[in-house]
Amino acid sequence: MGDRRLQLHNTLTREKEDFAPIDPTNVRMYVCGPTVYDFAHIGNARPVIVFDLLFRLLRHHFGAENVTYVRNITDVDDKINARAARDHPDKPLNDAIALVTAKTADQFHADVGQLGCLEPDFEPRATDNIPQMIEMIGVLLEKGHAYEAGGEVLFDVTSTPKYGELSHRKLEDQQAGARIAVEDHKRNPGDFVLWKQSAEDEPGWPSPWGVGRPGWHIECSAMSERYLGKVFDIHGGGLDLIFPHHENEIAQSCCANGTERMANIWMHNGFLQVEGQKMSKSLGNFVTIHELLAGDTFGARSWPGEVLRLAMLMTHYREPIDFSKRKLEEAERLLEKFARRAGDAADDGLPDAEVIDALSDDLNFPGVLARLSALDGAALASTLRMLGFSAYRQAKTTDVDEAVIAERIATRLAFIRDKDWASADAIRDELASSGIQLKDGKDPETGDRVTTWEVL
RNA sequence: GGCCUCGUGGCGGAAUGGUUACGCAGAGGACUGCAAAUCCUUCUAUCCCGGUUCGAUUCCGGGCGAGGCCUCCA
Repeated sequence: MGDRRLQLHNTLTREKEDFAPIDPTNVRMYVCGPTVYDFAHIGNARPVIVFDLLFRLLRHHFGAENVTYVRNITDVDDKINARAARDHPDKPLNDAIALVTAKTADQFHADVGQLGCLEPDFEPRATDNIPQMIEMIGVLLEKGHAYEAGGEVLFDVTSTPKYGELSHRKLEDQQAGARIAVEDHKRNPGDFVLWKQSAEDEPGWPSPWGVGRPGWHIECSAMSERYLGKVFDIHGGGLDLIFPHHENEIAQSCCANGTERMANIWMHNGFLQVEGQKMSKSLGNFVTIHELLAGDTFGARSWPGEVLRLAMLMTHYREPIDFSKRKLEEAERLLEKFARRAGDAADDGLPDAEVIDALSDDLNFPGVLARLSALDGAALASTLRMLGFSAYRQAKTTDVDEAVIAERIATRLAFIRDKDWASADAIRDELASSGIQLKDGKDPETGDRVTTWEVL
């Protein structure tokens, strides 16, 4: 009870493993963050929320000051370049790119803040880590894991037997698939770009291999090493990143550093569907976090961030999730119930031990939900806060004039004393139409009617 | 074609070699002037076919079905 050891599912071994940090005074986690070329969609929100929950759990187990969480921002990417050229054709490319990435990153921060996510300790950007990438590429060339060809520096996937370890994929199998573009300058079809030269109209940085830009995979290898070291505890991201992105990160980092592992535990969240269908621009069901929070395109209304957070967590993180209006409504009802049960109880900083136990079992949030139903008062308030749901009640009770409501309630009680039911109900309806729900109770001592209210 | 997940009630989803959680929805009741909220009670499920076993939803094999990756998509 309360001392359950932390177990996490490791994609490397496909098993749930006991989690033992390399250094309990510095537990280190890296999660692949967004590529900032457009509004983040709800699929992007899932890993952010899932790993925020894990971050909170790690802080609980090891102490907030003993956990380091890094989530990068990818701001070097051809999609960004394309978007910059499209949106700001009159500006120099570098300025246009800066505008696109600044705007998108700001939006991302605003979005995930509303989802109840803590800020990572570090949020490195690719553009601030180019020298580290160049250095790592240099080492890979030196050690014979990379080669120059066709204006690019490429990683040789046959240079390490580790390649395929994470995705459980054999090089031969992939060639059988024959869906990888075969390019003449590659030694092997699976070789991937570490550095590519830039044309005049593309962003670039000087390097020993000409003015160019880094490949995507090397960005995470370089940034994770800079902030977390050559070997760290947990590396997370979406299921789709297992191959090739994470496989390639492992190849780069382990080959450059001469290490057996890059991270001890690799965790991946499942994908998300919208109303039973794959989310895609062509189906027209592509939903951004911003639209859900502030727009009315999904379910004809906007949704509080914590409703989105709970809806996302109701399904275990490794399972596919069907994001639907119905799920959001259920999450909202649950949050309202929790808010009522927690009442005005203060957070005593002591989350429920059984909830911690459930979370410690590979983030078993469904188990958490079952337990939450049995809690109330301070225990519930503290637990909700630990889970990232503290702001729900406050958010709902702003923008109402309590004095006016108190006056209306008093007037209604007077009508009730006179058994003027029609006038009393008129006041109740009037308040209801402005979003205030009255609830009649009874004073246990005197038996008098006591009316309370809440914001719908 | 290769690799990887997964099939539990109306829905979301646990757990287990032997009475199958919990929540939502539904039904009934208490409370109420009527509501709302709350509380109590309650119905419904382990994809199919074999095998192992005293006993399988759980273990094994096969089938069917769903999803993902193999393209710089979370």
